[in-house]
Amino acid sequence: MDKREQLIEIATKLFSERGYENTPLSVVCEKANVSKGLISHHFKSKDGLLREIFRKTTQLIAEINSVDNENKTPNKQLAELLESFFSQLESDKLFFQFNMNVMIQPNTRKVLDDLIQERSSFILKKTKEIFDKIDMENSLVLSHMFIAELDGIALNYLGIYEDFPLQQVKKQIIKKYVLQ
Amino acid sequence: MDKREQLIEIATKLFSERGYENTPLSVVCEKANVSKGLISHHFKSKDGLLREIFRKTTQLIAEINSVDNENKTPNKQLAELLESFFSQLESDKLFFQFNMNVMIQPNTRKVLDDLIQERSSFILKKTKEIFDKIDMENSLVLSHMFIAELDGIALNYLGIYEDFPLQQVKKQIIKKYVLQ
Amino acid sequence: MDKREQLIEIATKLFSERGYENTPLSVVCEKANVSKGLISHHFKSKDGLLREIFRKTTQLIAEINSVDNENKTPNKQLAELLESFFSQLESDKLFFQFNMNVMIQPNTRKVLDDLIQERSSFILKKTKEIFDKIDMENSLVLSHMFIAELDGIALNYLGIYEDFPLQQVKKQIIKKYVLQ
Amino acid sequence: MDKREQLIEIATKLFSERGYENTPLSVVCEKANVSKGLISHHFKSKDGLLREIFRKTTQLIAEINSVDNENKTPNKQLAELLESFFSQLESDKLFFQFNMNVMIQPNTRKVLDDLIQERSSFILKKTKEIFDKIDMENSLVLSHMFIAELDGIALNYLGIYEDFPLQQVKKQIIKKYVLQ
DNA sequence: GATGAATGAGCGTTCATTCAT
DNA sequence: TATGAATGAACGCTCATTCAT
Repeated sequence: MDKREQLIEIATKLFSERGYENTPLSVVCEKANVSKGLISHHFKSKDGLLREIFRKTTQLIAEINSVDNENKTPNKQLAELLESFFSQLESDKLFFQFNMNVMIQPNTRKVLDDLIQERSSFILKKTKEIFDKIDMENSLVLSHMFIAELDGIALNYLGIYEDFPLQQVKKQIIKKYVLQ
Repeated sequence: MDKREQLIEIATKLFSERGYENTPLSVVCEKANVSKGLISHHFKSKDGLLREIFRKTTQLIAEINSVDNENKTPNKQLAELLESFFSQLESDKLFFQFNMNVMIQPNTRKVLDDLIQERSSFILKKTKEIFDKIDMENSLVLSHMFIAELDGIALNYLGIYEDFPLQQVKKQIIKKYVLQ
Repeated sequence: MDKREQLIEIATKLFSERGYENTPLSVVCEKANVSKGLISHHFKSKDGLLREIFRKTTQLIAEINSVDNENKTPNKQLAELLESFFSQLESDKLFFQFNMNVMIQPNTRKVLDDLIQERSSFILKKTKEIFDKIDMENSLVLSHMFIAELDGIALNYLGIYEDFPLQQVKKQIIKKYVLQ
Repeated sequence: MDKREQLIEIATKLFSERGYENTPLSVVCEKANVSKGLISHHFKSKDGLLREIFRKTTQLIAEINSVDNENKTPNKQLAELLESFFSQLESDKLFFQFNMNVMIQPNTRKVLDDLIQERSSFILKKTKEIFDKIDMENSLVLSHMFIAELDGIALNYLGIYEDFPLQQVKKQIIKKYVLQ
């Protein structure tokens, strides 16, 4: 397997599990069976590796959203989006947490600034496309509120309340946005 | 002035501005005009100082919530709560960010675990007391959703979208929860 | 109880258990229920405390040896001395180890130099008084060998061989020196 | 020259001269013309460096003892052993002292525990092989006493009596064990 | 005699990065 | 591509000691 890909894969896993700042490159290299110099070689620096991982994730998000939504009703689209969000939230807890982390932590935030702008703009745009069909006038604010609500749920579920009632919240959210 | 208090004050400010992990104790001590050893003396360690700050903040939150709410309608209570939330979100951006940070970052999260439990339980309980009056049956889920929504707004406003339409979102939230 | 005495007692115990260099004064003060400043007050410094402890021990050794030996045969004296040595070696392991420690460790050795000279001269003199009666000509060398042999046994028993056959060695030593 | 070897060499010298605990790594690195990080790189920690030094010394002892003793009489073997012991005791005073030190000091003792076991077992085994030929029945106790006696002589010569009559003691010991 | 807040030098360790091979 | 020895700045922490009360 390509050592570069191997490095990204292992690093993503480790950064998710232990946090970016708490994962020395020495550990990444050890687990990936790769020498220290190779990271400099491929990614220039630790921050470069982080940027590559973040970029790849954004690409993945974009690909998922590239499915043809033209012929679907906005309700159908929201339903699918929520379904995918909640299932990922449960299956990829650590990866979710990692992404939230690097966007908040001042250090990484600075490093990723342009990429965060890019990703969040994309998400906002895609969300707004749906809400445009529902309420053209307020679609921007509605989109922001929609995104914020999901982020807040992720935040509370992942980081704060151990007994967060995810299933019931999911039901309520679907009722609110899909079955309204 | 009491050097212990001075230390807490300066540290809170610096941790908020630069993040906990990015603020060496040497800087804190320098700005507080205090020797390095004094932190060990009063707080045992850097983590000890963090815990003290977090604890104090929880106390502050508790004090604010200790006002008598018995005779107010739930709508009135929610209105006041939202007003206070949004005004603080604007005035204490950095402090908000700091609190969100330490709860997500794996390192600090571990250090503060019990204190986070304590604070979030308190917030949930107080919120639920309001929603109990509105919808006894679903009050727990509603409270969780309410808290998550506000957290999500803070997260997006503080960390993600530079042009987050805070005022319009505030208007919508008040409409939803107070003027329904 | 006199706080000064209390301090000496606790410090002796702790230094024996953990070693002088590994025992911070903060721990001594805590266990002795005494403030930090008091050590400076009574003993000037940590080294001063150590010297006081060492001095007291030497005094104790002197007192034990002050019994009247005039009318005893050298064999009787050696028998008593060996009996007392081996029984103390078993009962006061840690205290033995502590004394050996501070005499070897370069740091403490320097601090205690004069006191060590004093004590070891005394021991040599007392031992030589016995051997003078046995072999006047070689008494100095014999005394040195006798002391060295006992020290070596202590060293190996206390610090090196977990299964040092102390009882059998004791038997051999008594056979050699007393029943010859 | 290999920096790793250079580091071990300088560290051994400095630890012997000043004691392990009194020798900061900063000094070792400075004298060895090497950066601080290199110790982490090669030995993981200061304790790791100590272990490496101790291990190397044990190896050296083993090599010295690997000469063929099959055809020698036990008396001849003891003679050689004593000769080598006393000459080393005089020439490598500091190194002897260092080894004794780290075995007694509680801190280093803990760090080296397994290595001390290993070395002392080896020494005991080799000594016992000699005494087996002299007095099969008591060889274990005799070996322990022999080792203890030499250790005690080293201890008193190196650390306690400035005017220890080493030459005369040596003569007596040889008389006792070789010319008996 | 007794306290404990305050000091500050010094230590071992971590870790991203560089560079010769 | 790939290695890993080597660097060096930075950090949190320890702890004997001082001094005002």
